[in-house]
Amino acid sequence: MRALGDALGVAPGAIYWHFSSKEEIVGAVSALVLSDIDVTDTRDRSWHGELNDLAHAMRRAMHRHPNVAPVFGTQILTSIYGATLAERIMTILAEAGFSGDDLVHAYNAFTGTVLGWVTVELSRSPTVDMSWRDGLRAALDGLDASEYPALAAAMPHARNAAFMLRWDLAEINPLDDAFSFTISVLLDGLRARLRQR
Amino acid sequence: MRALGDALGVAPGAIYWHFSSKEEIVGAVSALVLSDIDVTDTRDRSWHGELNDLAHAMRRAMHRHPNVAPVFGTQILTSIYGATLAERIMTILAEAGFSGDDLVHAYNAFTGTVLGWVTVELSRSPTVDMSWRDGLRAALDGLDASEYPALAAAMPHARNAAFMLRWDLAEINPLDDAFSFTISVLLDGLRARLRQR
DNA sequence: ACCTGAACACCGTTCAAGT
DNA sequence: ACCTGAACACCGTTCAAGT
Repeated sequence: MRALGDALGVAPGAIYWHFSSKEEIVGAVSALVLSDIDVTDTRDRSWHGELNDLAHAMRRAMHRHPNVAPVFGTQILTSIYGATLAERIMTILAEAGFSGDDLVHAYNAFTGTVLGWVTVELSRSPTVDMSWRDGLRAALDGLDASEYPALAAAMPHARNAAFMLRWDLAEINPLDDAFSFTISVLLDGLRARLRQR
Repeated sequence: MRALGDALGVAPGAIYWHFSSKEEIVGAVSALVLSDIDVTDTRDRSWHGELNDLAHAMRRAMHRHPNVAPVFGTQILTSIYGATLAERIMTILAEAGFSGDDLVHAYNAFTGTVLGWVTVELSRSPTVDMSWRDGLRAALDGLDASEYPALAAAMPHARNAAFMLRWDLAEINPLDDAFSFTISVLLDGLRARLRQR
């Protein structure tokens, strides 16, 4: 609040004439971030192709504003932009063939996975907090290969696919591949669910 | 810190003789929560059956301690308990047939989805924050069916499957079904990925 | 209508001083 | 070795008073 006041050349208390709480401001910022997601209708694409694009667009928006990312999910239906996004996702899933409870389940699976996965990803961002690195590196170095054989065997492959393991090797957007894999697996699962109906 | 000091019958500053920061305490608590997850080896089960049990066990642990849930992912490899869990997941996936980069990808997809989904779920828990409810209800009530037809059509089915929609109708553990669906879809996706190798 | 100035209650953290 | 007491810098927020 004080920093925001400074940036506006105004006393901290002055902000409370325009907004009633910090939470309200974060909500407003969140709506702005939501509005930054491209939800354009491209009906020539497959439904999983569209959802894939949407997932990546959501992730990009969250990466652009890592600080509001944690409240992203809470705010998704409280603004026109969020409702537009939700409507688009729901439409795509309905046209794909989902209906009834499964439609809502699919919606929740998609949004929950995208928002949640990226939230976890950003919560360990080096720009947010550097201190976990040393702790993790120490933990990995002290890891006994005879006691944790599967982890030890997986380590060499954790270079470009780092998440819970070895982020130290990838600096900028290190988790692009990991996210792409996750979304693609999720969409495969949804497709399988659609076939068995 | 002051509340913790009170609970221990001690001055706030006294805590800093035992821990160097609040963050360290949260990390220690996180390790305790991790230790509460059952990682027992049951080789008679299928790999997806085991991962499904593990996912639900992780979720239960997070629900038991909603306040440390957000740092859960960051702490997973910094304690023996976390490393044991990671080792177990990695072993199951390796035995299922994953190897190389895909093994790490699958690990990241699983842990990221479970931790992330539940983090989002808990971030909107009524016990944590009541205020979003009114805002959401107002947003839903003001939602024009002609402008958001897909959302409006899905609403009736959002009773027992509430997530981004209408939590107001389900109070205790309202998202059990939604989580089960998500994990089942994720595991279906991993199975499909395994077949096409 | 919009802002200032000053305060309030509350944080995590430090540190000399005690025992 | 372990704790107290008191302080420090910093939060979000309130509100009479100004213009």
